[in-house]
Amino acid sequence: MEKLQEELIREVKSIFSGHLESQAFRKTPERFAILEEIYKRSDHFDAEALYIHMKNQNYRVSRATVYNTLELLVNCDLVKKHQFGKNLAQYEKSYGYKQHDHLICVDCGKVLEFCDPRIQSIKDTMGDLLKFNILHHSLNLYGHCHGACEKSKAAMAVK
Amino acid sequence: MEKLQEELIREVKSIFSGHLESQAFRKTPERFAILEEIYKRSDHFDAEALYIHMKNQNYRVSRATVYNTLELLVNCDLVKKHQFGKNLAQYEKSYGYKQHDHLICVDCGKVLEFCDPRIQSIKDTMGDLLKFNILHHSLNLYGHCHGACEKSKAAMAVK
DNA sequence: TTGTGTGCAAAAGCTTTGCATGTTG
DNA sequence: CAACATGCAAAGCTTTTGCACACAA
Repeated sequence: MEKLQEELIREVKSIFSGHLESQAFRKTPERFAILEEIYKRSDHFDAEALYIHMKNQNYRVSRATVYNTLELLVNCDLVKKHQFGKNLAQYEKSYGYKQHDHLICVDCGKVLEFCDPRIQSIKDTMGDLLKFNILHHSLNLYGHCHGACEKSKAAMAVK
Repeated sequence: MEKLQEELIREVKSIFSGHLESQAFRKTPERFAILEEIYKRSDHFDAEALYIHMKNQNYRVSRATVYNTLELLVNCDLVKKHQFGKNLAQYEKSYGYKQHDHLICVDCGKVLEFCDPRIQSIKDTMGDLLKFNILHHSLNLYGHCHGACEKSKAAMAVK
């Protein structure tokens, strides 16, 4: 597990490095540190949480750099950005993970992931039909997690 | 057309009225005025645009009331709230329209609507599989509108 | 050395809240 | 008349920007 994570981190750093080079962007230690922390972290996080996390690790970074780097990482597909219905962007690492969508509990905010091939067919059909060159999509399902959290228990009971 | 719109507005006001009553919320003129303006307007708008629109019609309303009323209308399914990738909630009237999803041009922000029955199957399958009681969903496809706008023309040319 | 990237703090943009006043039930 | 809704302005929160300094190329 340790080994695999280290290798993954080396791999994404090399991809990021190539991307920065190709765009003539500079390879700063902050950018690589942020990438590394993201790939050490668990699935979903927001910009502020990442900033606090970096601070706690005693990195000297600013919010500006966190936001700037997140945008670079989104652009080279190493990180995905989501909006789960609130006015707060959520991010997740995306390299090495297969495409997936999200199921969000409206009661406790828990996020589950799922894959369904039918979404690809929808994209193909609609891109074709409406003459769009589709780049990406976002599919979120919202509901109660079947009594797994307190609020959902209450909601299901009312039903 | 005129007739139909008037009838629609009467209908949604009656639904809203019933909803307010059932929750013991007050029937204020502001709430109905906001509902009416929304149903007279075109498809997608944000809270600020609606506020400005109300002001221009010489209504005396505040942003607080606009936001408050929008939330009430979302709760009784007369209005839908969307986040098209930016940190700005977009709203649209939803009564009498069949369920649809959105295709957004990443270049010009244009929004098209589409329907696809496969999304319902995905919801059914996943709700079942992951033990979620699914209430609603949001599916957005992002891409270039095939050269219909200036920026998309450029993007397609590069390709 | 040169100009891009950074940290810091202030500003901006959307949304919510507090308070005094007005109005519904 | 009592409680809730409103208007207004201020505060809150996430994200962006301006500026002087640092550092990658």
